[in-house]
Amino acid sequence: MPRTSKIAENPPFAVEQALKRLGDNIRTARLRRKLRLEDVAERMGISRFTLSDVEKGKPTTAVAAYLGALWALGLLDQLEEVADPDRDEEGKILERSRAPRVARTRKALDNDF
Amino acid sequence: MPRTSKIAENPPFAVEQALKRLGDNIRTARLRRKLRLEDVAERMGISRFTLSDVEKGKPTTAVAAYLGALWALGLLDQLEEVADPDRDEEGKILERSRAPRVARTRKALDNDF
DNA sequence: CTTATATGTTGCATTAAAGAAACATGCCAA
DNA sequence: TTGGCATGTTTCTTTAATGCAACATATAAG
Repeated sequence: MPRTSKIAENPPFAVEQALKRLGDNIRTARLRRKLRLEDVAERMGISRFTLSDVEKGKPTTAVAAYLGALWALGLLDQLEEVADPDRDEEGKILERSRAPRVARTRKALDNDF
Repeated sequence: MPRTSKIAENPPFAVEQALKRLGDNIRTARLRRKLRLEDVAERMGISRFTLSDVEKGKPTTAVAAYLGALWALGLLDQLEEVADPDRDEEGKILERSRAPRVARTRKALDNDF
């Protein structure tokens, strides 16, 4: 992503760590399955170089490459709970403490399909 | 990411859905906290436009923008378990079923620091 | 040792991601 | 209705992410 954003160029430690762990986990999962970079990359429709970037936790790589790797390894469902509103206790409390409504409500909160 | 990869241009259904849900969850968390796009974007060091892309689940946006949004909202720790090798039952089984080692083992599996 | 294979590295061309400014739209409240 | 504010949209410029080829390195096996 040209005009590299600050967060991608120099991410907070926590983000950098999370990315490295995620990439390393993806690598571990791939090796356990005895797959080459090229095997997984081909399934995803990307090059082995970009998949290697994913496994290194490169911050500027497209999010679809990361999720695609999880998908190709059968690990995508583990992402379902991340930022799940039902588990966002702090958010729920904040929402209740304010009176009725919050900010812009959007048409129907985009429940696509 | 120019030379747009297939997975970012036309992601598998599951990936597209996961991205939309993740973006929507981030949006919900932000609204619950009564924060504007600009507020969160400023904390992250990106523009409100890119954060808006995140909330839309844009596949080509840098992964750091997504994780940064989770970080800025205090939701990053929920990512720890994703692709955690300890929870990768299929991978563990595969690893045990093959005899000793798998593919290239890397110097020390990159346990940096 | 040698060979085979997987991955890392370098350099280049392509092209779209990110930022910004200006304007449009939509929502809420008084 | 009106005004104010958050967000969406358009257009443009900048510049780095992606893919690829060629070569280097590392690991495992014979």
